[in-house]
Parts: sequence; structure tokens; C-alpha cells
Amino acid sequence: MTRDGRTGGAPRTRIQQRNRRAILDAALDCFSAHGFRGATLDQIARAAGLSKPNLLYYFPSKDAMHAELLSSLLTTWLDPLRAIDPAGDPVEQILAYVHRKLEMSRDYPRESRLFANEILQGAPRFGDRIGGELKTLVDEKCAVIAQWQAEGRIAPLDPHHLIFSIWATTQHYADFEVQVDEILAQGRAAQFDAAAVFLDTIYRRTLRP
Amino acid sequence: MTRDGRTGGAPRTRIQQRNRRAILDAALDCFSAHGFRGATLDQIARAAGLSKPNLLYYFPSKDAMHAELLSSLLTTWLDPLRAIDPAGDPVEQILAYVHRKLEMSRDYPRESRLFANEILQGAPRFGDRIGGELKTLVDEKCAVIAQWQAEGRIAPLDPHHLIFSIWATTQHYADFEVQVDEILAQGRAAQFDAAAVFLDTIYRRTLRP
DNA sequence: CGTGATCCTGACCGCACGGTCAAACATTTT
DNA sequence: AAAATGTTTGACCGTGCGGTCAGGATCACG
Repeated sequence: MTRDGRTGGAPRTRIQQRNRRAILDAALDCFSAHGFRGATLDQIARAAGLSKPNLLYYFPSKDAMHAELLSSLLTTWLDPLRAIDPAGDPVEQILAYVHRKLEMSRDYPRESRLFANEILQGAPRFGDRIGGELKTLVDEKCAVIAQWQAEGRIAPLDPHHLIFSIWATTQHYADFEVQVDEILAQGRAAQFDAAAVFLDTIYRRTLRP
Repeated sequence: MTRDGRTGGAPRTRIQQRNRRAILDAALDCFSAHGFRGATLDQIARAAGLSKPNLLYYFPSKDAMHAELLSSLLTTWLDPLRAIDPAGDPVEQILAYVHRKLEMSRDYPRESRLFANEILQGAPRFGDRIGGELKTLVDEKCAVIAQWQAEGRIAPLDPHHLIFSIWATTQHYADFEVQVDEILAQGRAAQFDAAAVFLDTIYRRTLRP
């Protein structure tokens, strides 16, 4: 037994790296598609091409896999917001944020759904992370937006609700993918191109001072 | 044994009405909070104040409860969209739709989350209903919106994505309630008032020809 | 009051789940 | 080549799940 419980502990061997990666990828598939309780270890094991006990050789428990996924997700998930530059052009900064978020929905729909599943069910295993760094970052960026508004550089709008609307409209394409697919009879690429045009338009109109 | 499997079958006695109601209400609580697999019959039974076998006296299975909830949900869920009047004023019609949807998120958050849970996980027990009446209705209303645009009465925007954005922004307040609560430090009523103002503003700006 | 229909429950069943473990297998080190 | 370390697995365990059933309690009604 070599596994330590530490989340960030650098895996020593190549085989550990490969297997941990495979497990987390399979777990992401299952958790995002069926929720935490809906996903089973056997399912994850099969998807990862490993046996169930072998999964538990690399991770102490099902919760541990889920926790690691969520934990490593939050950071990258907030990066686009973090990248909003107070020194940049207000409208372009916010629009760039919209586009980055939309691209994340296109390129990482599983991560979006994992997140959505967790929040939907009351964030039972996420808890303080939301009230913590997320709220801090959001409040910080809202202050920037409020400042821009005070300078008359974008239209006055409740910054928090503006951010909510950006989250909602962009993540919708990942979280509700089956619905979107069913209603739009076209390929994913075309869907996202059209969505980009649409969101660009409405936020440009919305933000114009 | 008196129960027939029919979904619309009118319950004969008062006690049947009361208990079926209580069960469906408890089931809605559980399913919306934990997803289909996450909810257990014992949990639902406790919430309904009945014993587990008694639940299965009124419903043949857990799936049946879930199916009945979803089935009776879809109709009322689409009513606000159905109410869009081609003969009315375009901007006001669409804004009224936005407000109705937002009110549904405020007044029926459990239903919204039940729906979200189902779609998120690929609509495994919903299936053709989406491709059926939902798509039909949406396409119909999109045609109305396209007509309005052709007449120059509202701004040209992809109608499907417009509807997606309305769904996303309004349902967000129900589906991601814990996140919204955590970030906004205020009561629910104030949240929804602010959201109404915000959405009214952005869609007014967006739709103006 | 009696009697048939309806309503309710404790005890139980089979199964699948998360997790354990001892032992086999593989790889590296000495 | 053998010892030590690291990796994998089949078999197993306890629990909680959805669901069943025989029979008891309760009700509606003649």
C-alpha cells in the first residue's frame, strides 16, 4: 500500500498517473450523467477499464473521487470570471467572459453537468466552497462592474443578476444539452456558433450605456 | 386491491385523494432534492407520513410516482409559453412570458428542479415527450416570433435561442437556488423582485426593434 | 350490528451497492 | 535470483434498497 490520502499528492509512478487519470475521467462521465448516487463503482470501474477493488486501491472511497473532481473543477471553473480585467474595455471584457463561458460549455459539458448536479441538489458535498472563494470572487467582480456603471461606461444593471444571467445562458447549452439537441435539429458546432452570435447580440444591446 | 394503474383515473374516495396527494407532494420533495435514484421510498414515506408498503398500495412502483409527477408537470410547465398571443403586442407578450416563467421559479421551485434533474441526466424517463409536444409547441411559437421580426416589430434574433435564454435565466433562480442564496445576502422575495427588474430591462433592450 | 370492501402494516425477500481482504501477480531494487 | 515494493483481483460482507405478502384494522353501508 502506497496510496496516501492527500488530494494533491503527486502520484509517484507512471502507472499511478495513468490509472488515476482514467478513474477520474470515468468518474466524471458517470457522476455528470447520473449524479452522485446514481453513479455506481462498478459502472465507473467498467468505464475506466479496471476492477472495482482496483478503484479503491487508488481512491479511499466513492466520495473521495467525487470530492477530488469537484475540488479540481472549481478553480478552472472560475478562471474565466477571474480573467475580467478592470483596466480593459467594459463591454468587451464582459462579452469576452460570455464567450469564454460558452466555450467551456461546449468543450467541458461534463464538468458543467457535474457542477449543476451538485448545486441542484443543494450542494451537500460542496458546502462552504460556495460561500467562500466563489462569493468572494463574484463580489469582487461585481464591484468592478458597478464602478464601470458609475463611470457611465456601461448601462446600469444589477451586477449580480448580470452574472447570474451569463452563467444561466451559457451553461444552459451544456446542462440541458438533450433538450437543446431535441429542439434544434442541427449539429453541436452550429448550435454553439448560433448561440455565440445570439449572446453577443443581446449582451451588447444590454450593456450599451 | 382497488388501485388501477391508470394515471388519470379519478380517485374514488376522499382518503385516496388525500393520500395520493400527500405521497406525490412528498415524492416531489424528495425527487427534486435528491434526483430519482437519490430519493428512497422510506424517505418519501416518512415525508408523507405513511408506511412504505402503504405507498405501494397507492402507486405500483417508485417509477410510477416519478412518471406521474413528470407527466402532470409538463403541461403546466408549458402553459406560460402556450399563452403567448400572436395577436398581442410582441414585446409585451414576450416580457409577460418572462415574468410568468420567473413567477413559476419563485412559486414552484421543486417542479423546476425535478425537471432540471431529469433533463440534466439525459431525460431517461422522459424521452419522446420532449421531441413531441415540447418541440412542436416551441417551433410554433418560434414561428410567431419570426413573423413579428419579419414585420419589424421586434429586433431580429434567433427565436429558438431567445427562448432558451428565457428558460435559462428564469429557471436559474429555482434550479441554482442555493448558489443564488449564498451570493445574494437577502430574502427570496427581494431576490425575485430584483430579478424581475433585471430581466425586464435586458429583454426590453434586447427586443426593441 | 354485521359484512364486505377498502386501507394499512410488520415481517420478509432478493438484489445491488460500497467497501474489505487475503492472496496472487508484476515490477523494481539489492 | 531473491527480496521488497507496488499493483490487481476473486471472493466475500453488511447494509439499504425496491418491492411482496398475509393478515389485521378500519370504514361504508344495508
